Amino acid sequence: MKTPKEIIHTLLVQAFEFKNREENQTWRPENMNIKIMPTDRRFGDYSASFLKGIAHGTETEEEIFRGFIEDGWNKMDSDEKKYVEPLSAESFKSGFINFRMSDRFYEDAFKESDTWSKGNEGAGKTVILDYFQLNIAKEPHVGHLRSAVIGDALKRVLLARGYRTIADTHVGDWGTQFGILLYAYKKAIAGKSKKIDEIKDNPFVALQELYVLANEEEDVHEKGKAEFAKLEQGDSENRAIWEWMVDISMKKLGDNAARLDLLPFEEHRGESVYESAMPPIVEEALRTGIAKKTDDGAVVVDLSEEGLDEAVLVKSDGATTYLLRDLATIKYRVSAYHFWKNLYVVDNRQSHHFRQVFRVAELLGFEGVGASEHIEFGFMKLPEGAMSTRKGTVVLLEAVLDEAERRARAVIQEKNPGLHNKEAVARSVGLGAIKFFDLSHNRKSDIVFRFEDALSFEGRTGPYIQYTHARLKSILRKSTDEILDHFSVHAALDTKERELLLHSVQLAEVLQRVIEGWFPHLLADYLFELAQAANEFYHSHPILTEKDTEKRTTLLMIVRVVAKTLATGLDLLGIEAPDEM
RNA sequence: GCCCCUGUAGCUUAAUGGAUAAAGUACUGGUCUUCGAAACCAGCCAUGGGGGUUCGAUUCCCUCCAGGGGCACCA
Repeated sequence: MKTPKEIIHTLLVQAFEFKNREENQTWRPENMNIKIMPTDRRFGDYSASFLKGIAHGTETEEEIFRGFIEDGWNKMDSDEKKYVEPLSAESFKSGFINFRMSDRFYEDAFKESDTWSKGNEGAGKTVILDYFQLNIAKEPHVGHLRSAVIGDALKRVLLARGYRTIADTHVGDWGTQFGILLYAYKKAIAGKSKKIDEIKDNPFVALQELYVLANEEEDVHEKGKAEFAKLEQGDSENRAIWEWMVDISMKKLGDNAARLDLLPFEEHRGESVYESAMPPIVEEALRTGIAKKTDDGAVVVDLSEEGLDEAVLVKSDGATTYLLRDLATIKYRVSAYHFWKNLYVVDNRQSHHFRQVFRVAELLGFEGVGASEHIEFGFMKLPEGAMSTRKGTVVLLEAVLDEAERRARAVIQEKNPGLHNKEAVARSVGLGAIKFFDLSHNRKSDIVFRFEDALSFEGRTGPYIQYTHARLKSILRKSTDEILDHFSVHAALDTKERELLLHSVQLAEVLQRVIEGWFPHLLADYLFELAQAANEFYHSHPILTEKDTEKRTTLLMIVRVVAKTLATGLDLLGIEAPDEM
């Protein structure tokens, strides 16, 4: 089923063409920037303002509008006219043509109860999504949440619209930072300050401790670089330690992804897998003169004239950089997937890095560079400032999830102690609160993480939407009426009812907008507003006690459609919608 | 110094170049013998300053101010 916007657009173009034919005019609809928008409900459902400002000669805008509707739209023959009607000529004076969707439209749109969010504009297009990138030997903290939930929500929305998606964690398992960790680990073992078993019992805490300790040494950077260079050259001791660290880290990543209920990743290609792909890129860059070798042996691309400074591909000690690994990654992805888009869901502190990567890739003539994009987001900070591993001011992701569940459990105990599957619901609601909190913010702004905001269950929150859904499901459960699968309108609709149907049907349009700008918060916003409208609706409309059978049937159908929309929308954000809570 | 992002109600946020800028929270009142009060209703409060483009600017451009981030042979 087409969206209202698509239907109105088609009809407008047809009306233009009809009027052109009838009156030998030469207006060209494709040049008129036809823009159709949902509008304030006092005007109608949708408005179009594309004719604004075209008054010329003796005709006023109002006359042109009137002529367009009366001589074009009204006289032409089109099957889709049954779905939408232009509203009274009053609106022409204000410069808009307003439209209202018909009951027939809703009946056809909701005919198949779960397909109206689905689309196929993504058919044949592959999108690579790079998110939830963790670093080796570090536990995920709340800062990692944003990348995970934004990436996961985008993946879900893309799938709903027919795209093929490849999710990759692109694990940070290579680089100097890792060398520092190796240095710290080996020093502790050699100096007997820690035993191997002691480290292995609680590896993340122990490694963190050693890492912080090592960073107090002045020349730790040099030592780390040396250890990393050894690793890169295949030193067997370093290799073995590295493999162990990668192993426990991947397991930790899997645990966290499972707890966050993320869709499965197609790939976990760590940066280390690009080892052999890097030398040819360096050779090519040097051969073509794009990169230069400095006196001390480093390989750099000078982008300073473009305000992007120097991009280092190889360091003077021969070790590769993150930037070079990202170049190799793009190359791999192009050849493996011929992607339509290659998206990096990474915080905005790395925008300079990605600008360098994309620019160098462009200079090297890589394919698919224009389709690579940094989906940047503001980073999460605590009320007292940025989180820092070194300062120990880090809130671990698992701790937040635990706390969320604990709070949800307490609320259930207070409000619905008889609930049968309390644990599962506490998990859904706690996770729903956190995810929604994150996803409801425009990804570009920074987020201040406060437990009382992030784990709130009241107002503009995930649990509010889940609660609304549960209430609607509860009404459906209690109804003794038989509700037909086929959505149909049996009784005249009032304003509130119409508004709910319109709101529900707009899910598809919202998903398209989410993809246009890579903005999942638009979906979060949309769901909250729909839940709000649904709450007002069932508070003001007695449904089960409605005497008129036809009316009651219609109300129940609306309830079912809205409940389904809420559940579908939440699912696309990666949030569960329990039937009871 | 150069580059990027962000400035909207006390606080946290929304708004696709469109009509009277939308919510939540906080605060003040009201609604549970009526489909579940994690709810609903009412009240209160806002586009950082100045220019420009446009029929129309929170949105685009310029400038100033404020905040954050980056400008590592870290990732």
